[in-house]
Amino acid sequence: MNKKTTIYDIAKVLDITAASVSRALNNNPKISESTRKLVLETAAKMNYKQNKLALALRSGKSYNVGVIVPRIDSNFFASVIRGIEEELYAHKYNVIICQTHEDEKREFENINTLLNAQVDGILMSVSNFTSESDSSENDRIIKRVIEKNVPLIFFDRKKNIDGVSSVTINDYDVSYLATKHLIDQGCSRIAHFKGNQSLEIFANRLAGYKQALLDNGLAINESYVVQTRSSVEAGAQAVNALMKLKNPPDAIFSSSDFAALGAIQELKTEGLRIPEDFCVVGFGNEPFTDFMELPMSTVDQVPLEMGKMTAKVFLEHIDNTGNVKIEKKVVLTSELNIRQSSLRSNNQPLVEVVNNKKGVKI
Amino acid sequence: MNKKTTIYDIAKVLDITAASVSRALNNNPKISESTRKLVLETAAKMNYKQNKLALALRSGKSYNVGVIVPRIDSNFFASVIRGIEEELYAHKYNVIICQTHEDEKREFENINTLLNAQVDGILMSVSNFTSESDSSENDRIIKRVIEKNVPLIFFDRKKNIDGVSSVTINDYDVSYLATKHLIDQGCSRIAHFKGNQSLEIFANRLAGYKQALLDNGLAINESYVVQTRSSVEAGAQAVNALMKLKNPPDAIFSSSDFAALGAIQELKTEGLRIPEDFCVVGFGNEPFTDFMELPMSTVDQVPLEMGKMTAKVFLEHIDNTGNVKIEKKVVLTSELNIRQSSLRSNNQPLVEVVNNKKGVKI
DNA sequence: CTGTTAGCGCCTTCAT
DNA sequence: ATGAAGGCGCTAACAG
Repeated sequence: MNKKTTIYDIAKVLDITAASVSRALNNNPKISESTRKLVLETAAKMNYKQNKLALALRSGKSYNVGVIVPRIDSNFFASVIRGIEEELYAHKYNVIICQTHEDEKREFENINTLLNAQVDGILMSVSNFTSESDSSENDRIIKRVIEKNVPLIFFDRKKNIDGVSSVTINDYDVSYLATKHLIDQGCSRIAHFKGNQSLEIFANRLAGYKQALLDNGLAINESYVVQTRSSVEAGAQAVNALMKLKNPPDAIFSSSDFAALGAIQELKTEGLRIPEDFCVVGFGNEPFTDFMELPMSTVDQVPLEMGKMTAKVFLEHIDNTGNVKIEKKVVLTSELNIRQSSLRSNNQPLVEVVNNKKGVKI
Repeated sequence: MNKKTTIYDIAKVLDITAASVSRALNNNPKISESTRKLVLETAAKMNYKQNKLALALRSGKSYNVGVIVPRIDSNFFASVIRGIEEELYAHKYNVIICQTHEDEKREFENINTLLNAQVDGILMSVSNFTSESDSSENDRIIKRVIEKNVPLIFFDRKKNIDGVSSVTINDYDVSYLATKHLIDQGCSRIAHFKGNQSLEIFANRLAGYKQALLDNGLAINESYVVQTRSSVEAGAQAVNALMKLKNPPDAIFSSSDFAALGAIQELKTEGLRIPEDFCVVGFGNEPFTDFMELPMSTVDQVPLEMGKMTAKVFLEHIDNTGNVKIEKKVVLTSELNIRQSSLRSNNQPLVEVVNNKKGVKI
């Protein structure tokens, strides 16, 4: 009753051998119809369930895929995971989720845990450490993953490592577009909340921002570029410092919705009017951005698509039985959703206003 | 290089037996200091990682815990999972996540998958099917889980099954309070979006709502009670039907933030002013509720606490080596956050206004 | 068609 | 303190 039934239990009851039971259960042609039926029936009767652990040990395939994200309770990552899970579900893979809390040590531990758990692949979004220096240890373990031939796919926050596939969005282009949009609104002192520059996506966002300034005759003011974590508090703090400059900015292009929200909240307490006095564009299209008192312009990172694509790339790696190394760099097209936080009524936007309902995940 | 190193590989190198390697690795006292050191060193050198699969097969403990939720991309469930993961992390458990999409069949399949994966426990929130009839099959498999002695803990959306522990909030009390609050605002025709009544939490919310009406001299109008799914569309549809009644309601207490949002959006397009003409209280404290153009009153279900508590209860079950059956029913205290969608300025609220910043998970 | 054997990687008696 | 052996549950190769 308590103990789980194995194929041996079934074999004993039917007075056959476990191998035959296994064959019957796995639609192996080398078995008679009669015994197959018998086995199937008694298996059902005895409530038999295949032990995937034993199967995994034998085959070397656990049918578990590890997903490492900084946090799960952000709409972006939750949606990516949802996409991953949905795509993998059809292929009988389970998803094991690990959070790093943007902590380097946790990231390291998570990778180890997943390797120990014999996952068939690791899909990860790298953590945004504040310090950019001592990530050498994590780089080392990532290389180990590759050496072990465990498929590793980065999504969104990728590292640029040879032989590793990734799925990202067109960060540079959309950042260029967002900055251009702010310029079109009449902003000329545009600040940028940047992320960890060792992560390509944040470097690309910064680059797109800078190029847009240059292309439109605006000088790059390095004191307008502040590194912030993806949190409300960090955003509030950062904008606070910016507004104390002799020549404070009149707009922010933030690489995080959370930081942008913090900035907006802080600016309001300082009595600034948005978008009249100050424009803000965020990044991520978190649901709250569309329902805020003042809906926030932001970049939709198409997380569901990203998740599904990441899963697909993983499956390609798995199916790649040949000796050909595949390295796929997928770049998805994101969408700039312009809302009130950066839309001045007296200025006709040059960029088309996107009425984003479809992008909102609720 | 490619192949994973096992204890046999280490044994071969050191010209000892695998048993000794195992002993050394597991701090077994029956081994000399010298060989232990030697093993540890070469293990590190050879980049040995314990195969948890083999361990799990042997010990019968996978150190994986299955979590079944309707969806992951809702702040509530994501936060609960975060709580679960954080608590379990310290105890070396991994979390396998499954989504049901509120689909009965998926729920059934998920349970099976998790059992096959030999999880050490299942933490689940039952799906809110529209039909309440044919859930017999799922009830059957749930009983199977119990028979197999796999700890099963319900959180939030529980079923009332003997011997199964659960973690919920005080749904009845907070629903009573929310309805009372609407009455205090001058609403007298209060509608209710109810969920699947076979789930206790939704039954409790309905019961609390009804009792509050009765206690305040208001009749229960069954046409004001509508069953809705937890989606924006369902809420819009439901309120639409309600407003076509001869005597339409002047308030809604919704058991879902999403449905409440849909209702508000729909009411606005119909030209109704909120809260002047119509008051709304939701349930869930999704982040968007606080940042909406019109912040929505809602119930905070303390998801992080709920997740941690669920994990703790699971651990208690695991640690319960004795033969005593434990059945724990934890009821957490939730918070009613009153915001503008139900606060009429000309009415002094009898319920204290909660300025909810802390409850917001972003 | 069915039975026998072996092994996935690990740990744990039982000997020595 | 160490070695030998067996088994967790399953399947694939080899016999018959």
